[in-house]
Amino acid sequence: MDFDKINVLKEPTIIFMGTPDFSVPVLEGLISNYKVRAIVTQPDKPVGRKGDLKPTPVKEVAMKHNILCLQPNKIRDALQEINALEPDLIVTCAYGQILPLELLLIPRLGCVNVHASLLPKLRGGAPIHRAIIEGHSKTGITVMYMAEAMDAGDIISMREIPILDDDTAASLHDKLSVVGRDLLLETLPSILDGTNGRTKQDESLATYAFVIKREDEKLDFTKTKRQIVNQVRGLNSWPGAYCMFDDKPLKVWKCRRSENVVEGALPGQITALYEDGFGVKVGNGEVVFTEIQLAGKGKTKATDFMNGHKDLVGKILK
RNA sequence: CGCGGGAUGGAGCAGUCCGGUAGCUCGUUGGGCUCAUAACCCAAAGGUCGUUGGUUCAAAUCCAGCUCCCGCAA
Repeated sequence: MDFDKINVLKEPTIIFMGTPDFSVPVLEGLISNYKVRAIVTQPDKPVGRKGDLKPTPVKEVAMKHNILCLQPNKIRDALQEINALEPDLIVTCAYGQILPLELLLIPRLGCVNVHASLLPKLRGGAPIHRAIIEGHSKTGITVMYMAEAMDAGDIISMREIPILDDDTAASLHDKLSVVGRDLLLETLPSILDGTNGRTKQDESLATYAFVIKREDEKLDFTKTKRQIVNQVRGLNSWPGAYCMFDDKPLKVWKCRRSENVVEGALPGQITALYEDGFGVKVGNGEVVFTEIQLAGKGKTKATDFMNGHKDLVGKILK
């Protein structure tokens, strides 16, 4: 009874740290249930060809709710300010910088992170993309305490969701950010009253999901049908898998596996035209590109592309 | 002023270098063929060639400015 009283009288001081769209549902869930004292996000960065400064999605939420918003270039620059706010708890979700130990030690109840994988699998910055690219059949959300090493802290709670055949990085992203919100809100009461569980990660099972680099986006047509399809959907809708068509980058937004047996074609060679797109020879057969984008142009259905480009069959994509 | 591509009937493209009133594949509409068809045949509709100005007898095409879209890079 006494504890209930204390909880009512003393609202916890919570600071949220996050940056991209993925963090937004988590943050909004937090705001609608707790008082968020301050938000920390990455500085506004030049976006697009014009280099306009654009606030991060998390900052836009902060402004909408009139919540104090800090944007240090380096998180160490904000340590004093954060310390002065005397937070009881820091919640992070895709903030984008490694938090130093000095920061982790500030809040009384510690720092908890919402991470989009089933830890210790897929630690790092691109767990959603990598889960699909690597062909996993399930993934999920882990709420955990933060440690100095990346995504290596003790696990508080975890929720699993299946990866469906038609999931893309975008669809999985949207699902997981909602799961992240829900799991955080369900877990938070126990964290605040100290009754939560706490399980160490098994380091021997750890894998890493490093941030996507340009080379990860390039299609290698010697790979298998399944690998190609997973790479394409794992990079949709950002940043997209690509190959070269007449020395121009050609992004592949959607493709499917084909059951056709292709004899004699080179990897990357366009094999045939179909109702929904064109076939491309890959390591163990053929995939059909159904939605593509040529550099300088917009996304188009492969069938439209076929209407405007003659003599596709026999061309080689690299 | 980071580099580059693009804007042509509803869609995707050609034509632009070498100015002379617009073409291809598809879609749409009507008709035909067929047991039948998203297949085939015939026909039709539909475009101020992004915008403004300039050069010219004549501009989609040459020149200058502007708007919008996109690929890289950050």
